[in-house]
This record gives sequence, structure tokens and C-alpha cells, in this order.
Amino acid sequence: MKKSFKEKVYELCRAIPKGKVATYGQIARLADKPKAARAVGAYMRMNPDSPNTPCHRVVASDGSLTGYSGTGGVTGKKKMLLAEGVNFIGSRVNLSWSKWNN
DNA sequence: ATTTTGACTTAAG
DNA sequence: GCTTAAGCCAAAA
Repeated sequence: MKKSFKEKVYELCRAIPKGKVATYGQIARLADKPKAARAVGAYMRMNPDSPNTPCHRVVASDGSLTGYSGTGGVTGKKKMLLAEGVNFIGSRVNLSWSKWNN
């Protein structure tokens, strides 16, 4: 049985512990395709507010919040992450403290 | 099958 | 720190 790349991506999104964040590149790497960061983002766009896929815990490689078609856009995403205990530096996530699987 | 597009990443100036 | 360029992946038309 082979799992599709996207299934792994969704599963990894769900696997991100509360209060932590992962980068697209990190997820892509864990999903067996280290260069598929763009594809990961594409899947996130498909499922921005699905209750099963907390895509808001996924950020860019430098901790900047990108995209997010959900409520409030990146602003809502930032607030959500703050509510989960993720530390922010200005408009970026402090990956030094909150990066998942680090 | 080909082209376009997109929530990416890294390197270089 | 910001901009430009190139690379790579998958879905949709």
C-alpha cells in the first residue's frame, strides 16, 4: 500500500504538536520529497479551514506567515498560533523556540 | 501530454 | 534586509 504524497502531508500537518510550527520544507522532507515545499503549500490551499488539517501550524522557512485563505488571512493565523503558545518575533514565528521536530 | 500557477527554498547581488 | 533568478513538485485547464 503506498500512501500518496498528499496524504502524508495532511498526516504530518495533523502531527504537529500544539504550540509548535513546521515549515513547508520540513513537511515536504518528512513526506519523502524534500523539494516539494510548493506542492505542500498547494495542498494547504485546497484545505484551508478543514477541521482535520490544522494547516495554520505550517509556516515558511524563515517563520513568515504566508497565504492562508481562512479567517483573517495571515492575521488570523498569527493570532491562532499565539493562542496555541507559539512565540512570535514581530510578524514572524520564532522558529528557534517553536519549530517542530527541531 | 503541455502549459500555467501557486501558502516554497536557496543562492547570489 | 530586500530583490531577482533558478529549481522542484503537484493539481487544474
